[in-house]
Amino acid sequence: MSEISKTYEPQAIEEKWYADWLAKGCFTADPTSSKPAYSIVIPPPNVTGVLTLGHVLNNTIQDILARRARMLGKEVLWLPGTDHAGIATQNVVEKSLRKAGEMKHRDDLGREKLVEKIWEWKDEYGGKILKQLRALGASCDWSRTRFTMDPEYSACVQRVFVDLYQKGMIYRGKRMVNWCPVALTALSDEEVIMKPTNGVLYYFKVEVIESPGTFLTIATTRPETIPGDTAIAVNPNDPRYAHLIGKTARRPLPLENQAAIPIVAEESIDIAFGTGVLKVTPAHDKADFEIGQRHQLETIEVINERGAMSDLAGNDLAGLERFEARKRVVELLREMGSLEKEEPYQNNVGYSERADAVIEPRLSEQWFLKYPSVEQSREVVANGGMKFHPDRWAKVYDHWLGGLQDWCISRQLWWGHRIPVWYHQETGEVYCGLEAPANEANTTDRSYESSSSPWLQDPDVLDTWFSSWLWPFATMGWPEKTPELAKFYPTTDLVTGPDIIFFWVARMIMAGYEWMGEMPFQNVYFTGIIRDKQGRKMSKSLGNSPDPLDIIAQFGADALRFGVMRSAPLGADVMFDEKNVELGRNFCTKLWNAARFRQMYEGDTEGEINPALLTSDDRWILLKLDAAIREVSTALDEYRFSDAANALYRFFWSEYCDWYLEASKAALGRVPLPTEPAMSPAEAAIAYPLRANTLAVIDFILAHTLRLFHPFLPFITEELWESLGFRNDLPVGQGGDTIMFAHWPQSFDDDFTTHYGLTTDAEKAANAKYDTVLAGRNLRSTYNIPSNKRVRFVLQPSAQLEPHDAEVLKILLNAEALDIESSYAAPQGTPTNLTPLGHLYLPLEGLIDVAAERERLGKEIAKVTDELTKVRAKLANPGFAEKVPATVLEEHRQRELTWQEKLAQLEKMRSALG
RNA sequence: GCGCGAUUAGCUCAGUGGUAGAGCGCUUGCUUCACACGCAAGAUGUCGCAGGUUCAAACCCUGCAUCGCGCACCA
Repeated sequence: MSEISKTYEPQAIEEKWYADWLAKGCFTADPTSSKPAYSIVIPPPNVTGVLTLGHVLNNTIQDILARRARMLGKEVLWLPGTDHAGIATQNVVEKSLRKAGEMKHRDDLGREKLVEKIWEWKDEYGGKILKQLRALGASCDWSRTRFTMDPEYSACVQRVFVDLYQKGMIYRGKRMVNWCPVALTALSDEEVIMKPTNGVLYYFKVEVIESPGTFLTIATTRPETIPGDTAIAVNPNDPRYAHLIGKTARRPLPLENQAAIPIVAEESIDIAFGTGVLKVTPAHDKADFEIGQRHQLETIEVINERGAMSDLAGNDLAGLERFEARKRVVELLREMGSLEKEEPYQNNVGYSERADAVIEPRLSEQWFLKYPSVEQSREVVANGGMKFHPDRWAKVYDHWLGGLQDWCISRQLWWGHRIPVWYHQETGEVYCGLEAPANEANTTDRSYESSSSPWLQDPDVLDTWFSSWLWPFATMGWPEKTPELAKFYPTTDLVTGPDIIFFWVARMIMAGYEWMGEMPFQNVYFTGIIRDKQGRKMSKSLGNSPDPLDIIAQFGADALRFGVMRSAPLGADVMFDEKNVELGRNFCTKLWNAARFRQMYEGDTEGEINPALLTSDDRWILLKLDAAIREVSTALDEYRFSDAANALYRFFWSEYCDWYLEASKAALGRVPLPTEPAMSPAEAAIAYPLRANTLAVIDFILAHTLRLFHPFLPFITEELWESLGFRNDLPVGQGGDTIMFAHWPQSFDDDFTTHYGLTTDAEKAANAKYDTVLAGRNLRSTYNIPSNKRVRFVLQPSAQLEPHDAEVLKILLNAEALDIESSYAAPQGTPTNLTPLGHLYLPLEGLIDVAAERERLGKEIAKVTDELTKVRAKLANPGFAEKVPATVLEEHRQRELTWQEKLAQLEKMRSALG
């Protein structure tokens, strides 16, 4: 035991204990342990990332799960790491290099040099976020930190690629892909964000060559692609145009090659949209590309990779940026008299996730993957073999898996896993393998084109997610059969945001089945999004995302954790308000002071609880503790973290501090002031016979409460655990003297309940007492008795009252005296309240305010009358008595009686006022 | 267009058929020997709207409205 300082100062405590836990190896997982396994892999943050409130939410949840699992006797692995995050990282480093004047464009450095620079950057600044997580208290096994470009991890990625290639699931082809003209790379469908965008629908006409004078009007949002049109499509069921199918029309722009383009039939054309006539640009639209395939249309690429018009667009447009070209085309159409009208139009336009540039559908040579193990992956979630929390995400997942398109996995970037494919410069042979072809010069991950070899490696890298999807097992030493995989795979829980359900979660499930033959995790918990208190998303540009480290510095990590968890219901968005953190801080202070209160009586007891000396207050709080243990355990089992936090908050603050500790002062007696002579333990035992037993109850409650709180508040609970001397009181795990391995509290068994007489009668007795206190306090405030003024109360008891209970009432009422007088004759007009223990009077000398008392009683009577009317109306309802269950009927009848009695009493009291 | 979620006190949210709740905020009183980051008392609601089921609806059903989020090749 050590003395608890007067004020709670989180910073020093937090640093001290985190270092202590690390020194003792508390976070290190032992794959050879005989304990049951609990494992969780962190969703690897971008290596460039810094801690945000989103991470705080996500990682606090993981830490709570991990810490509770340790207390439940599990061998816990929480595996941390970072993701190389291809585009994001390359962008960040390129930007900093440009800022530093080291290059203007990446071509200035060249591939090898730039990648080297990125590695340098990574080694120096990367993974900052992992250090920040320590400030939060995250109990990750740092000895197993992984990075998705570790050599072993990279080898896994290569292996998987080769495997899929050999299985025929990976192919290369020239397809329509989502092209980002800023990042200059292809993207997967998931990396495209559709945003409603205000545009214009342009109507222009073309003449049918075979029927001069007949015009077709076409509506389009993208007139700049007209030079790339190779057909016009109409619905064959459209009577307006069916007769024109097979004829030809001429593009309305001056082009060198102004060939006539055919009018083709397409069932997919919406007759009702626009004019029902579609211009077909197979090179620059996904749907048009498919139409082009069906009709063997030519593809003319009129927009280049940077989003500018190519030479094929004709002299008027070549070289213009695409949106400039759009304006120019509209001008040209207008000049030619082809433009019929323009109308404002809102449509969905795809933007690239990273660069926020308008995506250009573009034909290009890319690598594609047919997703593996799809059916199994779909099945396991559909039949509940893997659980999603909240489960509504299961539908979203299922829907996505039902409509899969092949995954474009190649990226035209330099930072990432190089595609393990080589092309022979002379023979055109394609080689895919783990090792470079025999006569290729030494190739390692960090060296690139070899000028002397006839083999050239594919220049592209793989989509970041093509490495992330292996995270649950590639981090544990796959493909070796490691002890880690044997012990900790499949992992127990995954905690992540629903925004990456397709990017990451679904793909990990597939990879798990494909290479491990098993699901990668048993449960997935989807967090919500952190928003500001106005409900807006946190964003840099809005400046509404506070730095969690600032918050920790101000309030402490425990306060932040508790504040966030208390307001994060299962899967719902979290409105972040610093008020919540303040509440967390206030709660920590409360906990701190409750422990200090215990220490005032230091040295008074080391004993067991003696059932013979228990008061109704003791029994009441033990019952409340039992209820809290059940509630918290169940809530955590069901991933209802905010419910668990709220239950604990309510128990400790309202039930333990506000009621029990206050009541316990009757049993504890007062501690001599520093100026008074100190009492010896023997003297104290005689003066306050219940003190030792009450302290034993307090210790019991605190020892349980600290453990229940530990997953939420790891630092303060560890500090108080030590200060209060609980460290050796309970069995500890192999982690040494720490609350981290103290066993998780169990709800009481029947023997315990019987031994200590924890009955509902005991609870009722305490409740009757507390209701009496409420009635007395109500009288005090009605008559404006300041709370520091000690007054005399008189109780006309309706039953025998224990002297100790009378003492408790006196203390809780801050009364000078509580006289128990069965035959008390109250002077007329004495304020009184009906309580479960009898009539409670507040005798006031010369202060009787009859009007005030009459008003109070009048209000009370109105309320009771209202309730009585309601319950009578129900009972009078025909059919109520017949149809309602017996217990409900009885309850209503009882209620009617109670209200009736109460009303009679109140009316008597009012008439007694005179 | 389809799907999902939300709608309860000024704010954030609990409450899945039987007497409407919490925290914050607000009002009032209080530095009473754990805590003013505190204690005590108090006020505050046509439970989004309209129907239906039921003895009984915040809760179940139907429709509508508003907000949010996904998905979708409407040019």
